[in-house]
Amino acid sequence: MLKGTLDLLILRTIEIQPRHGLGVSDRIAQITGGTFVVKPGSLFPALHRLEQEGYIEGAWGESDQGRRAKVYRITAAGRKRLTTERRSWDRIVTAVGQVLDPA
Amino acid sequence: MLKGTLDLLILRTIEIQPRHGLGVSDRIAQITGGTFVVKPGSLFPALHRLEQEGYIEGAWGESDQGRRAKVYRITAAGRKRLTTERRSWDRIVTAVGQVLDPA
DNA sequence: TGTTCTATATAGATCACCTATGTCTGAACG
DNA sequence: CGTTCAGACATAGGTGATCTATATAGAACA
Repeated sequence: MLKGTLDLLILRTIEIQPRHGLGVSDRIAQITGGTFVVKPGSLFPALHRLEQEGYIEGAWGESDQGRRAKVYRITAAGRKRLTTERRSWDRIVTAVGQVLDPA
Repeated sequence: MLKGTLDLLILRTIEIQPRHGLGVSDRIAQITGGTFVVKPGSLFPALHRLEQEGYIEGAWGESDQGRRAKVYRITAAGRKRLTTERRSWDRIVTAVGQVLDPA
């Protein structure tokens, strides 16, 4: 996948609804129709980093299937970060568009 | 800048018009209003790689200021590559959009 | 009880990109 | 003429995010 977008995708996914780790990647794969597949080895380090930086919070709970799972939800700082990440993403999309199809 | 988009930007820039190395980065910086600034240390390795892979061709010529410069133009293979890169980019933008704003 | 599935976890490798620096050439200028 | 300066190209070395591969634990089930 595209480097630099993972935080954005994770933050937005758990902003919509708190989820456990693999639930986040399942949701991303599902909603993008398989375009983005975030594997555990990419997912968990990212979650740990985001938690350490205070953008998300994890607490042990249960998954949909009743299994023990760490459920993450977004923090106030995370919402703030998400806003700036979205802006940054929009800016990038615009800029690439300008190069691809100059006015 | 966003990793994975450099080839796309370079290929499209010299497809529109052949340019020498620094001319490419000048053009990208100018048209994106400074959002993307490709510095020589990123640019030249990318150009060499693209040339080695047959997507662009360089030939010694002159810059706008009459200096000795290596002018690159896109090859047939480069156009093909550009097409697939554009498709890939569109797909990514769509997928991120789906995560950010689910239907 | 041993196999499988869900779920979390981590080490190590990879690869693109960035920082910093170097080299070459020609022009301008004293 | 020598020196300096700027345009242009080049490369080494580092960084950081992501991927590959593997490991661990508990629950279910045969």
